[in-house]
Amino acid sequence: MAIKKQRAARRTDALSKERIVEAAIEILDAGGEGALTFRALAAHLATGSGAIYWHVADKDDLLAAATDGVVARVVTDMTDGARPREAIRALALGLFDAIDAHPWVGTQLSRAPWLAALPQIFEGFGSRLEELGVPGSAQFDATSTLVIHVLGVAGQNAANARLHAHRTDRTAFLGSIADQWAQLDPAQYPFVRRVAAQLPVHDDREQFLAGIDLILDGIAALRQKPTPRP
Amino acid sequence: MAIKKQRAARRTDALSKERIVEAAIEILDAGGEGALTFRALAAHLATGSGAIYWHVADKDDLLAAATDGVVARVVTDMTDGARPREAIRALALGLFDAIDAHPWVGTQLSRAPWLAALPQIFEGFGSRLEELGVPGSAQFDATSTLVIHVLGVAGQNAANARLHAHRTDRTAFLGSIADQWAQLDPAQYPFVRRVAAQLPVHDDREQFLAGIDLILDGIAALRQKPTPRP
DNA sequence: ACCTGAACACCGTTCAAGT
DNA sequence: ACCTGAACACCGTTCAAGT
Repeated sequence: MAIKKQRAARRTDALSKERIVEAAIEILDAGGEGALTFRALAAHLATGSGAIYWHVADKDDLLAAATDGVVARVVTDMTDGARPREAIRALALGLFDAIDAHPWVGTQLSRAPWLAALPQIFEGFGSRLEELGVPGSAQFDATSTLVIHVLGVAGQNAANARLHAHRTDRTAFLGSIADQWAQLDPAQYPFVRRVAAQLPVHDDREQFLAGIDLILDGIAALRQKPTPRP
Repeated sequence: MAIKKQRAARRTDALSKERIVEAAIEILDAGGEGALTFRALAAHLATGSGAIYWHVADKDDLLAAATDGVVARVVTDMTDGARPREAIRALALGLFDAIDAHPWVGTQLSRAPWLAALPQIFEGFGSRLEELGVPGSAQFDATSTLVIHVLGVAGQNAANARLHAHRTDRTAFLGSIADQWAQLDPAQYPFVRRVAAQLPVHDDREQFLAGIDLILDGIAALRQKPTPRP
């Protein structure tokens, strides 16, 4: 008997960039960065891989749109009205938590600098520094230091998530690195050896926040001496 | 006439991980991250792509080794004996300059956290904080904040370098982003609009150092209040 | 032990052909 | 205008076969 090759039935709901990005986020959350391929995305959307290119320029465009979506949600959800220092800490923690929940966002933020998401983050930090009384000449550098801290931690966390994908539990994994650090040459690495024990037990989120506080303290010190060090 | 397929002559000098990494660095410096393929590397070394796998586990292993090589050179070259704050600034700048010269190192550092290079960087910053009189309980967080700043800027610079690969000159490129920022909604983005003008003219290296100074100032403030904020 | 290079399994992206 | 899916040009990685 003859087997007729059936063409796949055309979907009734039209494709759109919005639906494509939504599906991409689902795939990224479920399977990590490696799971997002145009073939997987096309299958998920019951279409051909070429159809996606009608709505999206390329993979970078797709990842940028997905990242912007997640970041926009965090920034928009920020409750206004808190005192500036608290608002800055809350925004930083909101971004940290979003990146923790979607590690692929961390990868994107740390490797795509001029993302549409960036002005939102910049504004969130910068406008609060203004309220804190940071002199105008120092605002750009101070804001960028806060942003860099968020993006830097984002990249490291995403990389850690990639390593953890293979089921190793976090404490055991950090423990094995701590062991390596503890075995380094005492003459060359006294500090690293001393700090190794803290590695498996430290809290990433608290350490991230400690960094934000350190930077904010440095910014506070700035108000006393308007002239930068030579 | 019959054309005999000549097998490529076997090289006289043996392959080694060292020679492979050296060649990889040459290719990365010359052509950027996209230029390093096992085929290109095999051609450069006049061998088969499979031969490389005898000495190197996979591409990640290769990139890690290349990155460690560059970082080790910076850390080793650091002149000792300067006052701790100056030593920290010098190490930070040394790393910045190395990443600036080899943007692919920035990509690696920002996406591969537990690189062999990391203990060297940690030790460089951490041991100096000890000399600065930072209390032991705060040393881990303070060191990691400095390291994150270096890695964060590394990632952003590498990403910028990827965008610049296509010949656009830096000021023009940043100018076009500044234009976009300047056109954002004044009600939602007052700070970003104000800061846009500084974007094309600012110096990345100085801004990086301003961030290091901010963190160091925050660390200095730490000595006065040993108990962390609740 | 080390090297060769074809083969495999996968990508992102393009494009003629369909509706 | 939008979609289909095969085809193209690449990858990293493996492996039988050579020396």
